[in-house]
Amino acid sequence: MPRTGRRAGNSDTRQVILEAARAHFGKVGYEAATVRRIGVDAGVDPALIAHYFGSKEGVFIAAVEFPADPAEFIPRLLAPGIEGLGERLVRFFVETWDSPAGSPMLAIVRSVVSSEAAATALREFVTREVLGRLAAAIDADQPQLRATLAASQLVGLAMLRYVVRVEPLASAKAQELATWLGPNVQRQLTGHV
Amino acid sequence: MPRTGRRAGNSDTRQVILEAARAHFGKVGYEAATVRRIGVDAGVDPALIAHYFGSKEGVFIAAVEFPADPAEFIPRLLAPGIEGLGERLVRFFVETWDSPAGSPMLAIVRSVVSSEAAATALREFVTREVLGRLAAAIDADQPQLRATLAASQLVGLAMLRYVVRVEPLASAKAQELATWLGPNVQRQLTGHV
DNA sequence: CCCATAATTCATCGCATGATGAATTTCGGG
DNA sequence: CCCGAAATTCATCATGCGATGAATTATGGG
Repeated sequence: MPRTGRRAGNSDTRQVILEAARAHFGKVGYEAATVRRIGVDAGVDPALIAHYFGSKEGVFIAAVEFPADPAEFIPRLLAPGIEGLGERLVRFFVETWDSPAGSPMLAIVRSVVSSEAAATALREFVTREVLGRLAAAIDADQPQLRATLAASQLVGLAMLRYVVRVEPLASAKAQELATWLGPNVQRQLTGHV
Repeated sequence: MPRTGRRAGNSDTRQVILEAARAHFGKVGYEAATVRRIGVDAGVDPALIAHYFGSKEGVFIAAVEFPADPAEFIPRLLAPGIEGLGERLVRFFVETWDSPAGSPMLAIVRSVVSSEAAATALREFVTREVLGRLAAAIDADQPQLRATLAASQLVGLAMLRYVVRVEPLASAKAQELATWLGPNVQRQLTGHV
């Protein structure tokens, strides 16, 4: 049995690498992640990663594409009207993180925190694509500040639930969190000062 | 002028190293930080850091001691009574981050996100020393969950204001943030479901 | 004023990393 | 059924890392 050369049968190696990369970047962030470790996890020689994606940065970008399209989900969440928006936002946020899409999001968060460049990129994307759309729908004073404050509640939730994993938050059901936090987010978006 | 050997006069090198270390760990987190870079920032040979602190981990621990004592500040914030607690919490939190104590806290956050071990250590410390004390003072159902949810709002604020630096949050005044977020934190701690 | 000790730098080690290029094997269209 | 292209591994390079130990210089108590 040869140790080198192309393997028998067609393989989904590219996909396997991407999954291992997402998991690894999601565990330790961009800086601390190593191409070699991703290779081991994927059961593949590290050089193959360079072959497919060119570089560590290449595989990172391929692995952590933003897993949800704000141009789609923001209008969808706004559609039923302003009332109940807070609760819908929280539930959608938690359900997305709990889904397979949570893996690239963890990777993004971990990398943003350890890299100024990643932080700038994410800040510009989220400000424009998410917060801008949300603020435009707010019928109250200081919509930009309101949208950002609402976002801060969601970000904090993600940090404690998925990064630090503090109980009882980490084990709470999505609907339970939506019930507790929804009114707060709602108040931030539409309440009086 | 000699390039080697002890410098003339007594020096505060140890302190200079600690400040450079706090700043550097606060910029990039534990994993991505390098002893060499801290040495350059402190105007000192990297070997001197090993001499004083033994290892990279040693200088990290020395640099990022938790900069506020929960056994002191929690009772102090609770003292005036439950009403207004939310606002006092937010203002104290923001003022602490805005003070020199914010530097080690940034270092802690950045490192927690890139290291499972750091996350576990912080989780246990905060759960016991901060959330435990807070939950004990809450006169409502599910105090532990309430304390954690309130904390999530503060953590999210820190992330967006100090790590990602998204406007207009990053430039808002402490009192303004306390006014906006205080009632939410209060509701989390004492409100009805 | 001497000398043990502390402060500081330098040279260097071993290791892990990201990347590259050559070698080997299989696939699939003509 | 053959041969170019794709897939995969291996050997290797340069770099930057944390750490160590020896060398050098100043300090301060006796």
